This record gives sequence, structure tokens and C-alpha cells, in this order.
Amino acid sequence: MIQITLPDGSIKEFHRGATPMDVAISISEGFARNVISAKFNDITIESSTPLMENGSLTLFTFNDVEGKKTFWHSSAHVLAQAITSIYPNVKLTIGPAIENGYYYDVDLGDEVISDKDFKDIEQKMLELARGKHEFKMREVSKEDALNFYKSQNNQYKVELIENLTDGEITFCDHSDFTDLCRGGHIPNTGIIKAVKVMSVAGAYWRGDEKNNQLTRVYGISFPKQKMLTEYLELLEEAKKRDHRKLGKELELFAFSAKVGQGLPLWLPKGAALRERLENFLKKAQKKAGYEMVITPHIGQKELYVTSGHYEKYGEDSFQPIHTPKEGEEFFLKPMNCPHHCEIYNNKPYSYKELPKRFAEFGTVYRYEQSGELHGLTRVRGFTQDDAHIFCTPDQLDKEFKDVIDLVLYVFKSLSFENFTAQVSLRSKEKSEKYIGSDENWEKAETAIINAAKEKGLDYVVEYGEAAFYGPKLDFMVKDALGRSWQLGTIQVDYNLPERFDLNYKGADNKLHRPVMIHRAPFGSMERFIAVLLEHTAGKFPLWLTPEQVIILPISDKYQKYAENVLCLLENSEIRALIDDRSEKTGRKIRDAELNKIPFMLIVGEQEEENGTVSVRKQGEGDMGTLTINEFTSFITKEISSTLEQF
RNA sequence: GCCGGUGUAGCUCAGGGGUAGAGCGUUUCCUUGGUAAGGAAGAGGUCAUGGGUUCAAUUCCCAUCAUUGGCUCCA
Repeated sequence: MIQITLPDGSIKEFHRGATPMDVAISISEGFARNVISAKFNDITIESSTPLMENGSLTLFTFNDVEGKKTFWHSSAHVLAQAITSIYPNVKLTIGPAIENGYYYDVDLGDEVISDKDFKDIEQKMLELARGKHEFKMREVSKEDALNFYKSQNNQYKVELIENLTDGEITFCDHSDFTDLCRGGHIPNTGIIKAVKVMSVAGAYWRGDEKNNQLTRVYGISFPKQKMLTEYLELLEEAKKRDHRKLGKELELFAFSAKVGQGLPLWLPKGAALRERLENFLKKAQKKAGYEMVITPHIGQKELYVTSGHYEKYGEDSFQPIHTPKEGEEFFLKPMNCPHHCEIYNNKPYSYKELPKRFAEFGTVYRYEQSGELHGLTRVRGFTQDDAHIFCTPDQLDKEFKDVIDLVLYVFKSLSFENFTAQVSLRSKEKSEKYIGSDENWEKAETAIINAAKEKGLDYVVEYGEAAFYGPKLDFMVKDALGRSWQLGTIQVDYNLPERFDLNYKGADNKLHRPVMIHRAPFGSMERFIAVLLEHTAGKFPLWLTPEQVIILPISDKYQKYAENVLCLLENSEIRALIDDRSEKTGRKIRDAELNKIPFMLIVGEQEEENGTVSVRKQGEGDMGTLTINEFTSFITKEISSTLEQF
């Protein structure tokens, strides 16, 4: 007999060779029907794998992340099988489960899969799934494994196997299909009831541009048809929150092929909204001791040679602007730091004057690859809410923490709760990619980790993600479709002060090197507004939204009164407009609701007589009648309650 | 940049080898209406651009541009 420990701590006895499924049945038949995989002593196994020793067992259903992973990974096998049967000459490579579904990378040779072929693949998959084929693992020797794939001319699998250790190689068989596989499958294909091929994409073998390009087929599958339907509906819902769609509908920004791709045009409402965001941050920054500066959009080549950006990115990123004078070259600025370094260099500083904090809403230009451009989240011209802090090494710790406080204030004011923090350090191999001494990097990396810890951030450490000039702390937020974007960033830089020969006079009357912090709480105005749009589905906080109030006169007769109300609201700095169309009230309300205007003021005979307004809140309905004064103070209070001071 | 998809009215989209259609919006007129769509009439398109095939191309083919899902990249 063996003793099996379950997640609740209870221990049950089973005969040697009992399977996880036997354990599941001993708990309940109904539960067993939903069990699709298991983990035994932290190793993912099939529900049919015999248990030969004492240990702890966790059973997974589709509701568990692990269960989904197993389900989707198994589905990837079926996808590969379906593709192989439709395209017999295909070479399979890898097919992992991902956050939502799975993909399989295949080499199709000269053939092409396009979305017209999805239906066929889906049907084939379902047909194969209905066969209820069991997934069976078997060990193979390295030699046999290599021979198996060499006979198929599959250089990809051969490469994979060559990197594996003999004795640890397993194949997974189901039906007539065999694949190199580490394990972790559902009992049989029959529980895959709904499949959908989502898209195809080009992907390089092992993610390296120099390698062959493979076709990546993305799919998703579920144990119930209804779950697939719901998933697709969820995707449709998410698309409604897409900032590109909302930005167009709310007339915030636009693109023009004539102006150029990736170069956003801010429409009046968007520009005003952006200005409010800027003012919000300016106010907080002023309190935090920042000083605004302004620098030009271009800089001499020499500036970027000094900063090191030219050497690092000059060739493939931005082209020089030539002027009539011989040999003169300027570049569009890809970042503001070199300019700010020169501002620092404008005069000598004593340690008593530090830290200096120079802030600028600086517009920068970067030649992003055309395929990478995406709405407002990745563009070629954008404005950073940039600032550079020059301080003594002793001040670094406090300054860094203060910046974290500022970022958290910004996020809190805009109700961004689901962000994660990422500490980006050098790759462990420490390639020559990085500028600066080991010692300085060490100091900076330690400072960041300490600050993140002390501020109680929920952070992950990523090696190899640091900027070439220093380590950083980034704040990541997901968009409507679950894609992760970097917003706020705080970066320590020991390198630019060196390159620009920045210094200050210390108490010892000697010159010292200041430390520099780059930081941008929003990241960029463009990306921040994009993510904010998706988070709020266009229902911005009251203080930020383009139109706060719309006045709806019952008929033309009350137009004059509506104008009076408008005038009074504007005196209180409330953004309002009148819907003076010759439409019925119901219609005006409907349109205002759809335009997401937070407050509607209905005015007619009664209101005119009493100097009142009938208030309706977007999404919530009638709030009753208030005098104009009562309403303006109500709005003012609403705004101040949602926007705390820094 | 690479692999797929898409490009038709201001917006959302249908259509299809014989030079175009819907809904919404817009304009004009009627209606002056009290908490999510009042009625009528009209205007509006070189079917992304440039080539090719064809008697004939918006439709088929190729290229370019833009856009889109990924990959790679990302200061």
C-alpha cells in the first residue's frame, strides 16, 4: 500500500500502482469526471500514470490553471495531428500551451495556411477528438528518438532531441500520432469538445531572426461548446474597449496616412484631455520639487555621440537631418536625457543645491519597425512625461523612493489597480551590451531592489531587461486584450553623468559625480491615455473627462434658460455643452448616455420657473432636482473627492 | 523588417467581371416633445494608389501605401 497526501492535508491509502484517477473516484464520481491531469510530488503527470510510492497529489480540472495548461497542451497535439493530416509534408516543431490557448509552430515548406483553412483544421480536430484516443507516454532512447525524426527529415525535432539527455526522452502517442513530449496530458482526446483556430503568424525557429520562419498556428479549445462561445463573446467585449475604436468614437485622436504611420494627431478633445493630465502631473511634480525645462526637438550628432546613443542605435534607428552648412548633422531627439544633461552642465553646482529635478513633457521620435506600430501604444512620435533627477549618491535611495511614491499617486488617482512592477537588471552573462562599470551597476541594482521592497511593491525581477545605460523599475499594465504594456518607468543611470562629465562640488571642496535618475510616471502621454481608455472603457474620471455636463432643454423654448445655466456652470469651471437639436428629450438622453457624458441636466418649464436643473447621472438615471448652485457645488465636491492632492 | 488578414459614403458594414447598396450620422422641412431612438425628403463614393489580364476591373492578378493579428525589435 502507498500513502497519498491530498491538498487538504488528509492522507489516504491506495494499492501500489493506483492512478490519480482512482484517487479522484475515491473522492467523488462527479469530481473524477472533471479531472484532467495531476501533479505528483510537484511533477505533472497524466491522470492514468500509476503511483508507485508515497507522496502528495494534486488533481486538476479545467478550472485550474494547471488543468487548462494540460488541456491546451493536449489540444496542441490534436492540432498538430490535424495539420499533419491536411498537410502531409509539414514539419512539426513545438506546441506549447499559452495564457489563452495554445499554438503549434510548423514548417509548411511552400504551403500557406490562411484563415480560410481554419474551418477545415477545426473540423479535422473535432473529428480526431471524437475518437477518444488516449494519450500514452513512452520512454525512448536518444538514438531511437533521433532516428524517428531523422527519417522524417525533421531537423527541428532532431535539434531539440540533441539537447536532451538520454534516458529522459519521452514520446507521447495518441491515435496514430506521435510527438516528442515531456508529458502532462488529459486522459483522452474525447473531452476536447470545442476548438477554434484563432490566427496564424510568422514566427522564427527558436525566436531567432536568422533562423527559418515557421508558421505559428494559434488555437484555443474547451471541454464545453458553451465555454468557447463565452470566450469568443468576451473577446468581442474586449474589442469594444479597444482604445483605437474608443479614440475614434470619442474624437480624441486620429492618424493620417499623409502625415505618416505611427504619428498620432491629437484632436481638440484629446488635446484638452491630455493637457488636463499634464497639468495634474505638473501640480504634483511642483510639490515634489521638480522644475520645468524646455528643450528643442533636435540635437547635434555630437550630442548623441557623447551620450552613447549614436554608437548604440545610430545606424539602424534614426537618420540625420542635414542642413545647408557642410558636415552639419542633427538628429530628431529619441529621448530627452542628453538635453537635460546639458541643462545641468549650464552651471556649476554645490552639493547643497542637489538634488536638481528637471522635468519636461518632451516629444521624442523613434523609428519603430512598421509591423510593431499599434494604435497609441506604440508610435513613432510621442511625448514622455520625462524628468531627470541629478543627486548625490547618498540621496539616491530617498529620491528613488520619492519617485515610486509619485508613480503610485498617479496610478491611484486614475484607479489603476492591476499593475505589476518589474525590476530589470543586467543579463547574468553581463554582455558588453551595457555601458558602465560593474561596481556602479551593482550599486544601482541594489538601490532599486531595496526601494521596491521598502515600498511594498509586488515586483518580479527580470534579468537581461535593463536599458544599456542602467537598471530600471517599470510599471506594467495590461490592455483590454490582456497584452502587457510598460507605463511608468524609473531608471538609475551612472553612465550619462560620466559621459557628459557632470559634477558638483562636495563638502570636501572636491568635484564629485552626481547620480542620475530618469523617470516617467505615465511613460508616455500616448500610451498612458491608450491604456486609460481601455481600463475605463471611455468613462474617464470626472475631473478628466472631456465633457462633464450636457444640458438638455425640453424644447426650443428653454434654449435661453439653458444658455444661462451653461454660463453659470462655466463660471465654476465646469465643462458643459447644450444639446440644442430639435429632438425629443428621450433621444437627447439616449445620445448623451452613449457619449458617456457623466451628467445630464434636463431643463424645461418647471426648472426655468424655479431656477433649478433636473439631474440625471450617466448609467444611473434620474437624481432629482437641484438648484444650479447646489449642482455646481455637488460637482466640485465630486471632483475633489476623486482627486486627492499629492 | 518578416508571416497571415483587411482597405467600398463621415462611422459600422453588405455586395460583386457590365462603373454601387444598407443602417447610423449629416442637410432641409414638419413636429415643441419631460428621463435611452418622432416623421418626411435630399446630399454624399475615381469602391486605398499604381500597373497588368479582359471587349469591359471596384470585383481577378502583381506591386505600393495604410491598417490589423502575431514574430522579431524596443532608448
